[in-house]
This record gives sequence, structure tokens and C-alpha cells, in this order.
Amino acid sequence: MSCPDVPFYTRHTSIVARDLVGKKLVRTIKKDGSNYRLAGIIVETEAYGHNDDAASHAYMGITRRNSVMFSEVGRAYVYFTYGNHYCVNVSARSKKIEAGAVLIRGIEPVEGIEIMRQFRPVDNIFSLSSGPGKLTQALNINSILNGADMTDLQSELHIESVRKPENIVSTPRIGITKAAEKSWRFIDTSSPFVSRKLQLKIQ
DNA sequence: CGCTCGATATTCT
DNA sequence: GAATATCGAGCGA
Repeated sequence: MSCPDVPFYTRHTSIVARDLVGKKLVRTIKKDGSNYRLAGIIVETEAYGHNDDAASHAYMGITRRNSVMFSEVGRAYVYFTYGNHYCVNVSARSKKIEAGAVLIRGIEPVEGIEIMRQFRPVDNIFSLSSGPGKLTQALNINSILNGADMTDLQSELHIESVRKPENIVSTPRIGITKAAEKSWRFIDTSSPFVSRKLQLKIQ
């Protein structure tokens, strides 16, 4: 097993976002004295940029919240939003850009599903991790993990390479008003574990 | 099914 | 004060 490395994340975030679809998001966790692996295949992502992207948290420059977007690439950027939910990103950027990240919007649960259900008790498996706020709850991701190294197999939160991407299309991003014309959302059309029922708009 | 709306922390104006 | 990279309950068709 291997992890996407620093060069993988040292590219334009729209490229990284596309290539993260099909990889595995892994959360290792200690619970009741035992170690567990919670994991899912990434099926939906969004790219965020820097000065070029008015919808990005990094658009206005560095702040305490977004500092991970300006740090080493391949790190977890976890933030709290709407007073209710966490969202998890991976920092990434091409060489001439100073900041960026890829938001993970949906995963298909494959390991530790029963533990996920303890963190997020829902009957419908399609609602367990099909959304940015849902998957952070199911994997018990919070601001403690902000800055975690996603390129390290030993990290509590990391990404593993498992298969080649397939059936990926791009669409406009969800829930933003600025820079809405950018098609920087990437989804695996063969997966039913995608939030908001596809909103395809294939061009 | 689809739409509206409340919850409610953090950041920015 | 207003806006926000969200979610789920409640309502009507």
C-alpha cells in the first residue's frame, strides 16, 4: 500500500481534485483499547485555489483558520462551518500558486462501517458519508486533525492509492456564489454515493 | 418527491 | 451585522 506523495499534491488543485477520485480516505482510531480502520473510496471532490478563486477561503490571504492552505501540501485542512459541521480538505497547489486545497465531498464506505454508524447513526447507507459534513461525522474528523499529514501511512488521517480513477466528470461547485462558473467539482458517475443527486450539467 | 427554513460558530465588513 | 465550501426536519403535492 502507498500514499500519494508530495509531488502528487504539487500540481494545480483542479488536477489533484480529479486524481483524488477513486483513492481511499483512511481514518485510524483508538476506541475501547483497540485500533480500528475507518475508510471509504473518494467519489466526489472540489478544487479551491488562491487569488484566482473568489470562492476559496484563501482568496483574501492567510488567516488563522486557513493557514493550512498555505502550509506544506498533503496536509488536512479541517474547518467548522454553519455552526454545525466540519469539512475536510487536503492542501495542494502548483508551484507558482501560494495556497490551495481540495475539499472531499463524498466517500463510499468500505471499512469499519459499523464504527461509522456509531459516530453517525443513520439507517440508510447512502446517507452515511455522502456529503462533506456527513463524512467528517462518520469518520469522527474534527479540528484536532487540522494539519495532519495525509501522505503518511502512520497518520491518523491519510489517503491511500487503491485503483485508477474511472468515469469522472466535472461540474460547477456546490453551495457557492462567487466564481460559480468554474467546473472544479469532480464526481465518479458510476457511484451512488454522491451528494445532491448528481447535478451533472455535463458539457 | 421537492422546497423552505432553523441551527449556530467563525470570519469578514 | 451579514454571509457561509451544510444538514435534516417539516411541509405540501
